[in-house]
Amino acid sequence: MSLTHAPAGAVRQGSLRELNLALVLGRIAAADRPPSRADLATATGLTRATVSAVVEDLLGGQLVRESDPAPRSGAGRPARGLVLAEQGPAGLGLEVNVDYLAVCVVDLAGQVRHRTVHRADLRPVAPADALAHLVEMAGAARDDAAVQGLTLVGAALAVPGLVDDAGLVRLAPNLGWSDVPVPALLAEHPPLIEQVPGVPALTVDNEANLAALGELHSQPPGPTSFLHISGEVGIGAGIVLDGALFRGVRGWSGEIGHLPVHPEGRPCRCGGQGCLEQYAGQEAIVSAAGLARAELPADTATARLAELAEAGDADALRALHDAGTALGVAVAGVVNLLDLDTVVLGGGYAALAPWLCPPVLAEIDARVLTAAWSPVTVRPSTLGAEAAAVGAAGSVARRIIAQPAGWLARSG
Amino acid sequence: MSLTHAPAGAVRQGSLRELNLALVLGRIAAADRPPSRADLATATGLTRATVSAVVEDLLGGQLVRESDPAPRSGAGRPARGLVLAEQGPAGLGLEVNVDYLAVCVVDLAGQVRHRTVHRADLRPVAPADALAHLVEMAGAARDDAAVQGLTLVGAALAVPGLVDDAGLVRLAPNLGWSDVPVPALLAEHPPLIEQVPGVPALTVDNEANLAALGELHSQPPGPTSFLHISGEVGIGAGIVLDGALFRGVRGWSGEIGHLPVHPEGRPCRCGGQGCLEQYAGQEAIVSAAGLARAELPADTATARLAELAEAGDADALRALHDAGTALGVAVAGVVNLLDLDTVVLGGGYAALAPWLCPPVLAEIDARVLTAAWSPVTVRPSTLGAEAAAVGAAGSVARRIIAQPAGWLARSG
DNA sequence: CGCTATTTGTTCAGCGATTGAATTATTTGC
DNA sequence: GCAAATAATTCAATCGCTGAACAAATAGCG
Repeated sequence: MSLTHAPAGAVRQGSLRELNLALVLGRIAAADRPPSRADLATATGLTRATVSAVVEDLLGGQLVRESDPAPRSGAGRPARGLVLAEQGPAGLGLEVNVDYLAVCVVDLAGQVRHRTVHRADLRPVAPADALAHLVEMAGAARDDAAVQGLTLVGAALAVPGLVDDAGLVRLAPNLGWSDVPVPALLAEHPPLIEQVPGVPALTVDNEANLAALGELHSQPPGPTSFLHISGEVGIGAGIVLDGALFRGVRGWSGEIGHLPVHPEGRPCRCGGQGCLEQYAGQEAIVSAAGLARAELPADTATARLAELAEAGDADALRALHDAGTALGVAVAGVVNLLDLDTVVLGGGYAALAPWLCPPVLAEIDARVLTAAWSPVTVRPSTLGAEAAAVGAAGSVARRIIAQPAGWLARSG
Repeated sequence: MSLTHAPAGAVRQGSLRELNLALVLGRIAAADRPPSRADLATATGLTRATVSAVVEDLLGGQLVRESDPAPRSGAGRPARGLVLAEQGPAGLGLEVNVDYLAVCVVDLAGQVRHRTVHRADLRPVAPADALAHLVEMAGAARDDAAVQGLTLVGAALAVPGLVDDAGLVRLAPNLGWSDVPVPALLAEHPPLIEQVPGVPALTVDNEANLAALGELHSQPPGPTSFLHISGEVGIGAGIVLDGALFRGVRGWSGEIGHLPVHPEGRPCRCGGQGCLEQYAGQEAIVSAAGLARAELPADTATARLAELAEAGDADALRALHDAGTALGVAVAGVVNLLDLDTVVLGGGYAALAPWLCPPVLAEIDARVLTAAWSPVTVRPSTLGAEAAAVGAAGSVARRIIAQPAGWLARSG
């Protein structure tokens, strides 16, 4: 479940090449314009000879393609630019959520090359049936990917709940799942992906974590440390530190929804009192705004709320302000604790950001000790709906970039 | 200010040896009994030939010493054990606090080989004078270390305040410091340490961070991820994740004292309201217990409080229970957010742990969603007073272990 | 049009570090 | 006293990076 790429173990002769493959490929991926071999040599500190050898491996492995270079003025032999290949390995992203199933394919460059969403209320559906439907969608995605010259090398599944290291979904309260052995259930279906050393065939993770990863890898590149908050029925946070998702000791980090904001306040289903979720969760906002929550799909309620706020409805505005203040109290605590300078509002919050950001910022300014020296940015997510599925697929693609040796070592 | 040791840049031929030196030395440091070369080979995955070569380098560089091996039953040539050298490089730890100056020397094995404490009220003393006194103490420490065969290779200074990347103390409220350029002030004195590539001559850091590092490297080895809370006049936290201190984007993480626990409660000097510090800071506890806080030295007040609680004083017990509850609310939030399974109470809290732990645990159990699946441990720090100074010196010693190549590349 | 300066990319001998097998060293058990 | 077992070292082979020389391709200039 972790995406580490530091050489923890023995460093053998071949590790050297593995590390430099990753180094060069990472540079190509991070560059905003196609770099030449010479650019890469100066950027990485390797010699041009080494870079040439490494690039040859990458070209042979369909990870990189030559392109028109960045135009340059002056004399000299023209460079050949290098970009990530549009054909080659790709990641499969899966998402089970309360009111939809989503599948997508993301290539090395982070482009979404395929996307399918099936809207339905998943709460009454048995986990095995939901996953079976997802596999069916994934099969079509695999075929579409193959037509585009893409090979699926791994899958990641986003779930709105707590997942352990083995991929067991311990608890997904809003989905009604509990102790669902996802890997075992998916193993019943024929495999869709090509096994690649170093890339797990399937990882299962919290949707908030994967949405945060999607934000991290979105274009254009943003900060490498931030807090991503997914405001749905529950409130989850993905913590990205130095370009890596922080998962906690058991992978259950990010339960920001149960940060106490009014310790003697409303009781929460978690057993505590005054949790953030009770004041800034979707249900809390909707009911505070006086909206009947008969309408099931969460995005409908959110859209309605945004409409009302746009129209200047006093109840809606007050509800959003109160929720933003509660959110701000929690976020201020997190920022004090972790010293982050960027907070991204995702999920249902993205559409409500215009009304949530001001009170959140006000609380941060009032409560964060270091805000005086350097400001904290609060902004909506750039990814749209199904951000977790895109992030899931992207996490697989990023793993290839972080560890290209495994892909290169496969059959071809 | 960071202690990263992943090969971020180019991996050249020599990096290979550097990495394996660190790998082998790290294993020797982590082992609980002196490992043989053969043990190291199986543990690291390197061949015995390589391990022998690496160990020869380490022996030649005074980083490692041969010793009696762990006893083994059965036939075969007896192994020769390897332990960290008692003579060789060592770290210098410095601490300026409200009511004392401390200096210590820690060797590679984490042993405190020298320790001096000077008790005095530092608040009326000018920063330059305080540092001058510290340098004087450090000079004596250096001489004592030299007699013991130790060479100081770096220094770390612990300060109760916010420090930026350049070592500028932005704000140390309880000390009355503000924008103190520590490196510049120390540069006026003759250098005490031997420059070693890769080891900064001086780092300045928050005392809570360094105390947490001290806890991390204390013997016997504890968990590699935990929250260390230093309860002094202010409340600081050091966050250790996977054996590394998390410093935040600007190095100002850990301001747990300003987590809101009663958002509409008492105003705090930070400008916010209801911060933890107002309910669980040393002054808050002492005054809630009805103790006149005329007595200056913080440890005296803490000791008196512990005495009273021991004797069953109702006011003291109530004050401690209330403080523990407030602390528990904040800690529960942190645990929910970061999914940590260990919380260490340090600084002034260590002595009060018997009364603080129960209410803290109660709040955690009530508020942490995942506590049902795996319990959270709350315990006092194993380090005594001046933990930050010991942690500071230890952080230098650990850096040698993480990057032995620099030391080996020096003159000798 | 041809020459030079300039930059890119490749080729190749040299070298450092790891490997794996063979060898030496040292003890226990029979 | 000898065989078995384990530890550690030696040494040729190999892998991958380096540095320098070389080939390729273009702009500028007379």
